[in-house]
Amino acid sequence: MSWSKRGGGEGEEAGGARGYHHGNLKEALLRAALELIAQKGPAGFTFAEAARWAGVSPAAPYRHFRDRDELLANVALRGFERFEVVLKRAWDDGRPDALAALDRLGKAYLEFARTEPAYYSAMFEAGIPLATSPELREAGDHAFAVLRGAAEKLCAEMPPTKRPPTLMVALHIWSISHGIASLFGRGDAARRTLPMSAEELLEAGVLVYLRGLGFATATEKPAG
Amino acid sequence: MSWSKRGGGEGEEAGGARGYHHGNLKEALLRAALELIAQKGPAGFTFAEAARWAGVSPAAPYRHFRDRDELLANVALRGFERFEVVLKRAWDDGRPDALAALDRLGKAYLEFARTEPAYYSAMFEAGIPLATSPELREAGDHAFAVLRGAAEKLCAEMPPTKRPPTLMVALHIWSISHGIASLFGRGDAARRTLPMSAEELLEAGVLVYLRGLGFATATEKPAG
DNA sequence: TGTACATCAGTGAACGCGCGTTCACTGATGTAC
DNA sequence: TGTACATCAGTGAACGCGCGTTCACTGATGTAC
Repeated sequence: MSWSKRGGGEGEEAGGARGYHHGNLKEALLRAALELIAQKGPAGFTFAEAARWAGVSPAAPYRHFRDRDELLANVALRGFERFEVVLKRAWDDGRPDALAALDRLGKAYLEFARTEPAYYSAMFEAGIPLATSPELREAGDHAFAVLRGAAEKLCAEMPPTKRPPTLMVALHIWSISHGIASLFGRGDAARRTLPMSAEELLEAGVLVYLRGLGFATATEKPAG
Repeated sequence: MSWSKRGGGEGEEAGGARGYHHGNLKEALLRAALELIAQKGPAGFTFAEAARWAGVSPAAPYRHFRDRDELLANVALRGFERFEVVLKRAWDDGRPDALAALDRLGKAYLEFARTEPAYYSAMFEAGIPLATSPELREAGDHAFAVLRGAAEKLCAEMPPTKRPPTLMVALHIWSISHGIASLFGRGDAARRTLPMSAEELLEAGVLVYLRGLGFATATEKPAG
């Protein structure tokens, strides 16, 4: 109907500038991969099917990715970037106070794992070595840096004499968040059930941990 | 050379009684699967290759497993059983005291994840729903029961008025152990590096956590 | 003790399928003059 | 403004491959009599 093929829109909500023939195939492939991973896990996703999903011949993806692994690594990379944004927004530089912000941070962590299981498994479970590319490692480091910043602010509020190592605190918080997310907080069938929400479990765990550090938390509030 | 094919031994260290033609093919397939998962992850393991690895025609496995998933679920099942044994042995009913035993328990957890990455990923990362079979769920529950027993003993040693919910404590310990194991404690290339050992990180985290619960731990000892 | 039969673990050939990958190509876009 | 050319994203046909699965079969083991 339209005279020009460049007539924008046409049902496709492109994530940026339109390209040549297809119009941003790279973007479309990344989204296809994400969709397929979400449906069948990182294992059940093939280069060919991503191409089909993007409405393109099976040879086309080779213009953009060397192979399946490179595509997967790109998904993970993008996942880390989004993860960082989400965590940063939740942490919000520790406003209004470190404790409240940390609570939001934990909730954001779990929410990301739940609402973006495809990203999450590409990032942490697909077995992609961080050493795959410098960008990937950097993106992972940047996401972790948010947790590290939070740990820093928490530690700074403690009396200097009993200040624990920042890095260790960050690693502990990361570990328990990741543990809860991957055991109980996923969207798929492999999720284990829980007598409470993953959020409550994480919040309680972090509060106990902080008290153990000597961090002056408010008096214990009843669960719920 | 040997007259009888039943002449035992012959290089194969069978895990039990010899069978008919092959001699315990089911066992051999499970071991083949384990080996293949260890080499290439749960994704890169095929029914056909397991058969080849066991030195048997590609149709033979169907006598023992309905399909690939059933074999994988059996690997996970066996993994949980071994995990339970390992954890139980480490916990040793909390001897000589709960704290020392808990420390051993954590180390055993990490050691299992590191030395048996194939089992560990079949159990936790292969996406096998626990609902796959009642046996699988039961085996998983039994392994968790060891952690739960440990939490119980810890809680019992605390003054009744400030005794935390046992289940919650067990879940926290499980979560941080699993988080550390899957982020830093695996044998494969996806492992993230750490400025300390995974064992030290876990031990420190659990100590802080217990102190936060009000558990009377010894005075803080310097790291290392 | 021996014979006939039942059982069933494993064979091997065969099949359709989808994947990864290659290749010469086409045709739309961008650019030099 | 227009023409000729370079670029390169995507085509579509083709390939070899290994997988999952089936099938009628074989042959060793176990058992009834």
